[in-house]
Amino acid sequence: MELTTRKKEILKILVDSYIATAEPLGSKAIAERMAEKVSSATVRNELADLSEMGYLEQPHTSAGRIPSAKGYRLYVNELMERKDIDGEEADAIRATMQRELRGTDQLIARTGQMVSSFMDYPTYAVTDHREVATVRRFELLYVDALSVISVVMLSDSRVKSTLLHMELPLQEEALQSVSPLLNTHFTGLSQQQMHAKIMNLTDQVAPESFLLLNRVVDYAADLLEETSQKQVYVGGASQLLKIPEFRDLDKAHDLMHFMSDSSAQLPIPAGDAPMQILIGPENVSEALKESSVVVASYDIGDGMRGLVGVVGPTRMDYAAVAARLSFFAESLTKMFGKAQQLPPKEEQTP
Amino acid sequence: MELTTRKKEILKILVDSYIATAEPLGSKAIAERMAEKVSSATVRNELADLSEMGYLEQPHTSAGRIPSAKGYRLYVNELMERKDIDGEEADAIRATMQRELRGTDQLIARTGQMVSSFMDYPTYAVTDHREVATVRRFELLYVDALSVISVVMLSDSRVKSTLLHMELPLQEEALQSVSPLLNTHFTGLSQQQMHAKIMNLTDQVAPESFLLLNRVVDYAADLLEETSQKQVYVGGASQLLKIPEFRDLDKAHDLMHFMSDSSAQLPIPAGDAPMQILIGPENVSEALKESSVVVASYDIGDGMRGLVGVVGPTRMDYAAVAARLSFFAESLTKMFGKAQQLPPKEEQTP
DNA sequence: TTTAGCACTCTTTATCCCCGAGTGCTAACT
DNA sequence: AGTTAGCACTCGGGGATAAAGAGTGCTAAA
Repeated sequence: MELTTRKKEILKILVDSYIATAEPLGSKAIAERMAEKVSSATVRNELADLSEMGYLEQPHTSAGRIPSAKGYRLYVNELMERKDIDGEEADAIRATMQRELRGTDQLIARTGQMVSSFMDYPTYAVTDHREVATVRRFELLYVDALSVISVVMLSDSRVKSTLLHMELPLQEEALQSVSPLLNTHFTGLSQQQMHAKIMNLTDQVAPESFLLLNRVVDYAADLLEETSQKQVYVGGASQLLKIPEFRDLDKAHDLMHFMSDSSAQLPIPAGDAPMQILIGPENVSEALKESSVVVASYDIGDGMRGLVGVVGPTRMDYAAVAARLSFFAESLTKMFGKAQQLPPKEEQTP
Repeated sequence: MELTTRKKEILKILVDSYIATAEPLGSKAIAERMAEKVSSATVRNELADLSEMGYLEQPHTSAGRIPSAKGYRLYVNELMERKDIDGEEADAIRATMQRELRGTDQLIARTGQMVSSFMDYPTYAVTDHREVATVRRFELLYVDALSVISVVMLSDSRVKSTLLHMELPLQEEALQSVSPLLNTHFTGLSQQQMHAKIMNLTDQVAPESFLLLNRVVDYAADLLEETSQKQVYVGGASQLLKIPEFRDLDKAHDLMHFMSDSSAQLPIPAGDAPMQILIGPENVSEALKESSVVVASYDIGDGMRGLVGVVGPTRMDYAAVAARLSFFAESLTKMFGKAQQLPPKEEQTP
């Protein structure tokens, strides 16, 4: 059977309405909203066709139709009017970004929180490491005989540091000997390699230096471990409860639980796509089969990208969510680019 | 009217049962569970007295009684059997702690997550800074002409660092001049003081050095700002939906929203109390008036304490929650103590 | 002071029934 | 061949009514 323009028009009207109201729409109401004047009977025939083709579903015999996942997919791909975020909101978002994203730490959490505050749906933010980080450089700073500051610069340009406490007192000079050792033997290695290597050095170093060495390497290894796990932020979960689809407590609970406890399985855009929309059963995770996800990626620099996603009912307002999300992603890329690039080149993504 | 032993016994039976089942208990059922054999009519008389004294409430005329906030308070203070966490669970918790709490970063989030996984209720974790942090020491490390690592040690012994990008190229020697400047003029200051001071130095330093100086001070000021805000972790919110009291979507939504968005107002124990229980209307925040909170504090060292709290219905199992929470708090104090204390003194809180 | 008895209250649950929205089909119309 | 009008049918929602059950409060007797 063929998908005529009129069928598409009907589908669009139906999806638009269902997105707005969460109520099935009857043939009569559809007929009234159509450009060309037709009777409800005609619409009924078309609806029957659309159902047969799998674009629509019926909750029960005597209710109106609602879109199926396949219907939403068509809507998203072809029918939906691509919205742009309105100027006022864009300004508000930019302002918040300037204000919130200044610091250095917990960028993911703060990004997520901010995105969440601009969305009517639950939101998540994660990092996606394309390559495994290694240590690029070690530095040690003397504090007192029992404490040393260890500074570690990672291959992705992040710098981490901590205060280490020693059990045995150390000469300040010991640092001078341990530091080169670290930089020659322990840069560019994976966790496992680091742990393996330190075994070999046991007898080649003075005991109190070895202790320090060990401490620093442990710290660095922990860092790599920590870094390789993706950070996740989930926010706005309470919004779920305002959505009619999740009036069912069990559904709401399952989804919330999934988002906070299995957050590692939240979708990330395939390949390098800047944005992806996953509708209902297109999701891999069982818990998301009745929900949709819109997720966008932005560039953090240094081979890392960040992801922000929105979870909602299949009925969610894809156009609006996608518009906001891509605005966020673009702004974030711009912002991180600006902050981290050395030459002050403005507007790299105009 | 007097609060006889029998009245207390009845109250205890009632609260115990109500905590377990969330169902009001009738006079007949209570009579059956009492040590001394009495008739339901007697119990009814006692119940009437307890109601009059304000320890009980009646949802409606012909339902059983349920405890009032005052009733729970009496129960918590006098009647409740102080439980101890059982050995098996203690082992499980200790094991998880060893495993989860090794890293260095995001300790609060990880602590919260861990506590949450052992509780059947929503959980929060926050830091409580008793004093405002200042910078104790600055260090600069040369990377290349346009990048410098800035290391900042704070008065609470935390060490933070970042990579700074310069707009103007720098000699490695410039670091030698800026570093002492930082350490003499900018240690021990508040944010505002730092910003004020840098104004005064504008003309006293070479321009490219001033740029660096400015960058480092900005970074440090941001750090202080960041540090002074309390970090908050909220977890296990989805558990709320499994609790009969929160079957009401609006109630659940309000509480969840409060926990994640107004988390700064979550209770912390008054003074130095190691643990506090707040029952229903005893809570300051409006959103918590129908819930109870159990919160415990632990010592992180360096003038900071951490807090972990549990939010539940007024009907929550205070004995079990309190037992677990104080076990957590004690273990955490021990753990942070052990990790940070210089001499290997074991068991400082036996 | 305790207990048995009893009327009364109020919620919960089930059942029935009606209403309306919406469909699917047929037959007529263009 | 596509469109329309007409009509019987289906199904869920909402309201009313009724019966059941749990628990109380009060009275009067032990």
